[in-house]
Amino acid sequence: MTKILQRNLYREVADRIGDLIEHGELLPGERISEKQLCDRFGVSRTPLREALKVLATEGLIELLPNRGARVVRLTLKNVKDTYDLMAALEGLSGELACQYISDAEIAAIRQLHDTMLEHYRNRDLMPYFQVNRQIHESILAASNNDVLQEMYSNLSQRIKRVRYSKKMTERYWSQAVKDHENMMAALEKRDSQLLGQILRDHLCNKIEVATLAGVIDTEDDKSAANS
Amino acid sequence: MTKILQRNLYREVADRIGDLIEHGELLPGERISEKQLCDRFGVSRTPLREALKVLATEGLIELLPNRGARVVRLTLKNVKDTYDLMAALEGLSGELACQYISDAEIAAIRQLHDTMLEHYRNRDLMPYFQVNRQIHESILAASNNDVLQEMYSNLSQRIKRVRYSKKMTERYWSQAVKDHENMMAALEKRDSQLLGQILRDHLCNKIEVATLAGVIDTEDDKSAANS
DNA sequence: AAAAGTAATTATGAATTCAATATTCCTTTG
DNA sequence: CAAAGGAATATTGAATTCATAATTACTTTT
Repeated sequence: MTKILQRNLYREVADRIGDLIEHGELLPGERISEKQLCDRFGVSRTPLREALKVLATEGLIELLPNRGARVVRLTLKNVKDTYDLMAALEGLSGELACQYISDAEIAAIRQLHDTMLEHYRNRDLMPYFQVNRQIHESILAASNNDVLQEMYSNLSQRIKRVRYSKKMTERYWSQAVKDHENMMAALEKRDSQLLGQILRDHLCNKIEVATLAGVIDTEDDKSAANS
Repeated sequence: MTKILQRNLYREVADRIGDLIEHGELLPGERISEKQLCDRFGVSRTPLREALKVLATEGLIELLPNRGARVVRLTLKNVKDTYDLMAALEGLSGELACQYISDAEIAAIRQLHDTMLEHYRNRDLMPYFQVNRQIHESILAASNNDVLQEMYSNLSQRIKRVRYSKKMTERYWSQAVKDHENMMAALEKRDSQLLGQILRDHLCNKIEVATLAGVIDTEDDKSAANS
């Protein structure tokens, strides 16, 4: 069943602006000029403004009445809140996955898991992260809960721009791998409660937040961000 | 019906359309006529179409390219998925609340709790539900996590139109009250793990889903819904 | 020179207009 | 009479235009 992907102009524009934010071409707190983006994308203001409203709903930008739009300025608390939420969603995905996942899907995740261990042994950080991500996505997909997946995806979008390849300390890395060993065991036993618990406690996200402390604003103030 | 002549027109219109959906004036699967709503609200198509796009992002309606918008048709699975998610979010709210809640806030919730028990003893269903809701909202507010609250609010919006005063069986009702006794105890001990667990397992939502089975479509098909 | 007030400019909010796609209704044909 | 085809109509998608609020630049005053 291939999903119908609707390609409206406004959705296209919204995605493009999302990319600009993710890649840092539009900076946090930066005022977004409608005219400038219209020229850049070659569209009129109508679909562009629709895109801005959608992006505001998705939490990537904020609209100030009569004063335009600006990229949301992520605070440390904001990112921490988001990660707490994502951890809870991952926990739920684990619980549900245990109920619905097929033997074949478990086998596929076991494959990924073993591959990840190989990358860990070789200390190949990037491939490790990539496979790690695939594992979590596979569990999420197996949860059989569309609403959950939609919400997780939205949260993921919001913080994409501050996710980066952090330098794992050996200690945290080995702990993360141990977590994954336990996850794999719980999944193969289909122990939903246990898998849920492990995923909620999985410290991967917590490390990221700690590392981010140096990267983004620590203040929570909403005061004007001048361009 | 008062016409709209206000600021943030698109947001106002979106809320009004949300109300129409909630109160059943716009039915699931029903085609939404732009012109009709424009006349009704006394606005042009521009803010109305912006509102439609926002509502689609919020999951209340769906847009079919070149074929207009329609109210999302909630399936039993869809509602169940949403409730599963909300239960997980409530669990997280409980965990976090234990960390951040003040003694005064706990006392206030204790007050609500006792009031609720009184309503239970008198079998006053409506007041019981109302106070029950306040308790859950208070815990959510105490979680100190804005992203969580925003997301919970969105999910709540989506299923508002199928929430109704269901007839509780005595058995389920007494169990729900017992759950609340345990919640209150866990909160007063600030036992975050326990409170989280109780809230996740709290069967209030599960009853609702069971009851809803007779009200909404059981089929999951996406086939055309004619007006 | 600094501050305040005001005109000029620019940007945003919303309505209207133009273009493309879908739907309806009527005619035609087997 | 049913089905197919096509013109007429209605609806949606997007650009443009008009109105209003905000910003800037400039003048005036102290």
